[in-house]
Amino acid sequence: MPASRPPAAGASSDTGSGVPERPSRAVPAAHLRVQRVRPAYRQVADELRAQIVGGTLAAGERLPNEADLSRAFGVSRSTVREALRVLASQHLVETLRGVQGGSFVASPDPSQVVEDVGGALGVLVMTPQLRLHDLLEARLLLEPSAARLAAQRADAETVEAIQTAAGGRRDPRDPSGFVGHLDFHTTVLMATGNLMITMMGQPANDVLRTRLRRVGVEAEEWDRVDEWHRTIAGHIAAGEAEAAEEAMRDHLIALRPLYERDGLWTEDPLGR
Amino acid sequence: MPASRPPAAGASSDTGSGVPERPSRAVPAAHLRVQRVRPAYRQVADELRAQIVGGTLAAGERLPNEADLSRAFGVSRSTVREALRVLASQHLVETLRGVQGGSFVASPDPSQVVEDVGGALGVLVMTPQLRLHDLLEARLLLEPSAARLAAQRADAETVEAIQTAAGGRRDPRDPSGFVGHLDFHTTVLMATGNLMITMMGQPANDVLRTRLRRVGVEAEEWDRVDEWHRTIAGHIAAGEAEAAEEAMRDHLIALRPLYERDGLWTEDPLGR
DNA sequence: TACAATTTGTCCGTATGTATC
DNA sequence: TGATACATACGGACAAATTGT
Repeated sequence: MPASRPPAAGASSDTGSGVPERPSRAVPAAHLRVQRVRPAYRQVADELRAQIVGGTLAAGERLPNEADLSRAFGVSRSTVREALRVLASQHLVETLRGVQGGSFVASPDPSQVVEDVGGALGVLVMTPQLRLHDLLEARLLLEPSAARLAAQRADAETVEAIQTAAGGRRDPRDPSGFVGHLDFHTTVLMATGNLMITMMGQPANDVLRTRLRRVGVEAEEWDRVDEWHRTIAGHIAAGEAEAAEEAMRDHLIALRPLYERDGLWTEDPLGR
Repeated sequence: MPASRPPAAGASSDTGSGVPERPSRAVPAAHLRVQRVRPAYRQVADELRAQIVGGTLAAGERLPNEADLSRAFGVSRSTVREALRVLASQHLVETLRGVQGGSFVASPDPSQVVEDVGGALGVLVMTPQLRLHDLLEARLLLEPSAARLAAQRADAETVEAIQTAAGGRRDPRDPSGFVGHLDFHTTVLMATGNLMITMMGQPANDVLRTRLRRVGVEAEEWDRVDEWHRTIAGHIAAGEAEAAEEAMRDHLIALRPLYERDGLWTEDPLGR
């Protein structure tokens, strides 16, 4: 909280995080520099965030309006607004206009987490830090196990959803064919009944999906993919856990050449 | 024109505490309502984001200053600032003050992703949507495989890091003992050499770590934990992939009762 | 050590848009 | 059809932070 504004208090120290040697080079090194003081909008945002995650402000609860907040924190309304923008983009609050509007503590939404992670991955995967190969390998770790769990747990309704996602063969020129294809993997993830597994596996799928769009896939290849999907769905429906796991693993391995065309990866995948 | 700042509207009684707590006027379905128009700051943010992820603006590049941006977009500077706050909280830009300051396209940082996901999970895990059990089960899917990969790939340096993380027995009353304990799992994840796997596994570990702090663990129990860690580390060092995987799985299963004390979970875990 | 330059940070006052009643 | 209560947006002014001279 910016208890007193005017005294600059230039000796804010803090730092603390080590940074042993100071190069004293004149080169600013752009993004390596650190902010020495925390702007008021960040302090306000942090304070509000603490109240939200700490439970002082319950989900769905309405925050005071911006004018009241600005008085309560002793900052201007513009500053409060910038803080609210920070929290809103982290999906901690939602703000609506009009009477009865205002800022509300948002109920946490897993799909937004997935979306955010997917966006972040999309940026990361364009850097050498995260290789496409890493995404595929991670998928190879997660999804066969997910298929196993799905086979063990899926109820009738879920099984039907899986078979629908696997069976509906569509025209490959129809964009919905794409969506339908990867929806199968999503459906399997969800069939585990474990939200955490879904959230871990979905972002990689999303990134790969947008990737596949740029590759160009023949109708005949889609047929083979769909065949795999039907096989896996059959095992899940029959409750054959071990077979479902194996089929999913084989499927993902067989799928590799499709992504390899992307050219953006050279690494040798795991030889399991 | 006040040459000096007037004392912040002293007329408000409203002591901070953040929550004047409106009488909660039967707000209908709060977060179900939709925003019909997209505010200008969101449009500006979206436009800038598209340029960043689309590569028009390269990482490390400096954006025009706020005044120029406001002219370019035909909006006020306050609006530009709110847009920048959105992007900054998504770690797409960084803003620094002073001459040579400005807003820069941030280089994507995996640890930020992990941090964000961990934060989101922390909120989710307090709701019935995400059960603690789900986190543990997801870990059970990922980490044994990670141990296998680590055993297959870890070089001498990595092996040493793992053994350090496993070996250093510390006083349980020392907070660093906690950190050191879960750092072992982190180290194993990183030893896969697969950033995606690390990013998937780490957030759950972070959440569980903060969880464990509230449980209270006896020294004797820590001893057993460390014993497991040393066993796993030994297998990884010896390149015994299968054994490492099995040991990690057994370890995680054995660890379950520790978390069960938290009381916050009743679900029956998978019986694999 | 002091000062200038540049850029973000913060403020205020006012006007407009939007949804509800 | 208003009246109301919010968020949204603007413009201009000044403060503060950082770097260079």
